[in-house]
Amino acid sequence: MPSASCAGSWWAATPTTCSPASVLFVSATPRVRIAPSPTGYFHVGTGRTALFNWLFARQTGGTFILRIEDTDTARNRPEHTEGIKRALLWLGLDWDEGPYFQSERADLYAAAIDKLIASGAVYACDCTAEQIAERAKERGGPPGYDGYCRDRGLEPDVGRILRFCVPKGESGFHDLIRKDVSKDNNDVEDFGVRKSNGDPLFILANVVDDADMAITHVIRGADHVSNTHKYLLLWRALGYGPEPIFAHLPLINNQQGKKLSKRRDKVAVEDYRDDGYMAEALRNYLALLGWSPGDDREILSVEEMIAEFRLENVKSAPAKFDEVKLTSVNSEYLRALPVDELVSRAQAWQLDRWEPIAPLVQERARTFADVYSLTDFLYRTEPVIDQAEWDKAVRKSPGFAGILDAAATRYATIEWDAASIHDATVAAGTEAGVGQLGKAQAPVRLAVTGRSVGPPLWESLELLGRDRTIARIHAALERLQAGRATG
RNA sequence: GGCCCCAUCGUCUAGUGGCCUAGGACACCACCCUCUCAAGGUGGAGGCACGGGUUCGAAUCCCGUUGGGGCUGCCA
Repeated sequence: MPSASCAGSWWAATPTTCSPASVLFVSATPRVRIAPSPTGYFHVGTGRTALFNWLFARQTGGTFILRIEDTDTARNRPEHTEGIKRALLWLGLDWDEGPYFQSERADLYAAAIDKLIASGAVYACDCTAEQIAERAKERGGPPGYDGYCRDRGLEPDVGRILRFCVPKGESGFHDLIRKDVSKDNNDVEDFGVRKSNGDPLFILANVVDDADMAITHVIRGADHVSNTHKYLLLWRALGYGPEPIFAHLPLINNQQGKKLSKRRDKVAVEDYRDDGYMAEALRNYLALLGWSPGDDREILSVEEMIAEFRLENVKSAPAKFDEVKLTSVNSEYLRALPVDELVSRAQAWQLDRWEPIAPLVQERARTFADVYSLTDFLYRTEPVIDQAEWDKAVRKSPGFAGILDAAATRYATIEWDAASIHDATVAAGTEAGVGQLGKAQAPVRLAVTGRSVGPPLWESLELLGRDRTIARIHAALERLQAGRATG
């Protein structure tokens, strides 16, 4: 690890451990921020971090700031910012300031870097990644930068990365959630603050912005805890006053306990939206990942969350994202919707003519996508019949053909309403020697809707219409004939 | 490998030394209700990772072990 000294000695008069006084510093009006980078999708973990920041701001009368961390010009895509805003708004999280763009604040970072250069807190380095790795290999130690250029006195020109000269000491800090996090500076390598192309690196821009925006509470994912040591080192070197209070949220993992990754997991907020989940439900589910109101409530209104949320009550252990549980929360929200609102909100799933049975569907759907699959028999010209399901039903129902035949005949002459359809089906079952209504309706349901489960049949058939119902029964009868002929 | 962190049913969690023979929710199983499926109701199975301490008393405090995760980029 670095043992040489740097040119400057900025840290000599600077406390190198987190003083208790700074922890006690509390601004009258908290200022928090969500600082996503424009990656092209909005991670659910970022969504939860945004939610917790927002809850905290709304509860304390503080300010919630949106800042786009797009210092990596090579990857930055303006259109990605729109996705971030859309996802945030969809979740009901409105910001009070911003969006600010780091790409538009280059002067600020340049000034901070000049200050660091002047005080000797940083130095230029021209080592390549290969050289750094080679030296690490030679000395047999851990990978990472070794402070090789500390005393080479290289000019801080463009073309050379600028590294922070990490002083001796400790850079532990107090965290609202994780309590005391310790770290010896010997274990912090001389990290870069400015790329060789002149662009600031994330950690520099992050610190400068938090200071400039007077952020009082840094609430972010636990994957940033090790950045916090560097953050504090930079903060002090830059001479910024009272340090912000930190709260590192436990990570959200996948079912295997690994970090949620775009490659193998469903991580984008917009994916859940597109799959028919309600924003309120996802927000509620996310709120309960790592936090709990302290009692048995699982469904909380946003007002309750704002009133009762406490950073101090957030757990420090990571949680696994469970879509099954999310689905359950979603179904509760979906069922609680006024029917007309359900109808209008499910519209995006290309539903049509289903309003009359909406209340019956609502009780069975868990997502908007479910609403579609439960009513698709109405929109399709022919029901989609699963062959395996069909074979199984035919095998298990001896009176299959008889019931369909009798039902078609009776349906042709009755009044076309749910009650009459019920009576006719009972009669058809009796005629075919099947006394139980549950068994009698099964062949009809499969023939007409293509499924063995679904909303109540009588109302469904009434809505489908007499002609289409009978036509489908006839088609099923033919299918049965064909099956006998070949099978 | 190094550093940091974490650890209650399968999962999310309540629990902050006695109220715990550990509570709730999801999922699962059984039964009831019932035109299928849901919804609802009733019941069931299922957990304090392990080992040492401290204490009259430990899921709760301490240490170790094991397991898991994060970081270790001229990404953020």
